[in-house]
Amino acid sequence: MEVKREELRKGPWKSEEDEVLLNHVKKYGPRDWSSIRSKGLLHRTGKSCRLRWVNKLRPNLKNGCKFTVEEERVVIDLQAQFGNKWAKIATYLAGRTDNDVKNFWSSRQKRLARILQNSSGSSSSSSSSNPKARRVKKEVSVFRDVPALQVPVFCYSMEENASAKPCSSSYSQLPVTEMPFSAPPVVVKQELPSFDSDITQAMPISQIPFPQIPQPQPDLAFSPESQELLSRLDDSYLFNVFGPVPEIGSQLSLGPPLFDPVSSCMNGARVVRNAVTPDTFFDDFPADMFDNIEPLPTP
DNA sequence: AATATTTGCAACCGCACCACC
DNA sequence: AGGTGGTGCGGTTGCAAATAT
Repeated sequence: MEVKREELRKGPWKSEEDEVLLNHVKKYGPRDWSSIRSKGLLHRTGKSCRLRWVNKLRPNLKNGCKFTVEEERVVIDLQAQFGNKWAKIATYLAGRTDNDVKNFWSSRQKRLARILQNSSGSSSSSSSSNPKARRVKKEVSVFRDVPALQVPVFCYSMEENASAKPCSSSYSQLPVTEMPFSAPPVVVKQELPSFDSDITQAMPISQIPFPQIPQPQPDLAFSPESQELLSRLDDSYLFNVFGPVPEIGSQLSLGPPLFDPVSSCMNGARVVRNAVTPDTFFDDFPADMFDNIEPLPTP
């Protein structure tokens, strides 16, 4: 029994279709996706229905909400740990899907690849001369080799009301899907002893101390250009993207408020890009500064 | 203001795994 | 044991919006 091709709908979902899908889930739960089509409710494949539910219709999704700095850091850290296990990484991020994480990471890869490409000799040919440049698969492997500095391991929560949620060490090993909260805090397994759970319980997320990036040491041998850039950079952003430089100095200081989860989550609206974010931060790096950073061993 | 380029998102595809018969 | 259908996952692509020139 083959369904005629023309009966299969593809492409963007209409609101009526969403409604049908939601009704199905209400009745039967998020399963039996194929029966939606076999019952003639929708002319979509079961896979398509499942995907739509998982990525858009599921409750508590952060749709249209840009990744916060905290989330970015979680992704960067977990990607270093797990590799491209987007579904696994997504379980640590409340309201994020594997697709979200994948898209986020992909964007970063491409941006960095472009930066590296631009600064590695071919200053004349930026991707602007090639509209399809981001489709080139070669770019994919580049970011993998970008050093993920050893992120200090500690426990944090990025839930909007983080101050009310204890972030005990017993939860720190669990992805959010396994936590006993209805709206579980996002927690990342980290291991820096100096950030114990008492700290996170006692103060809101914005006041959790972060390691200060130490002054560059002469023997790090950054290029003059890199050093100049580094000197301009706000330490907190360097940390937010890469984590602290390992082993150099142990001084801790109160960082600036990292993010405002409410105002940074502009539902449905594209975020103005000229704000200083880790995105723009990456754009400021010369490629050669990465040459001086020790990559992590692959997990 | 118009055009070109870049970006982010949504959705599709192919493959792998699992349960059931 | 092998076939089949359902589901999940990672990679890829198309497109509209945002941004740059």
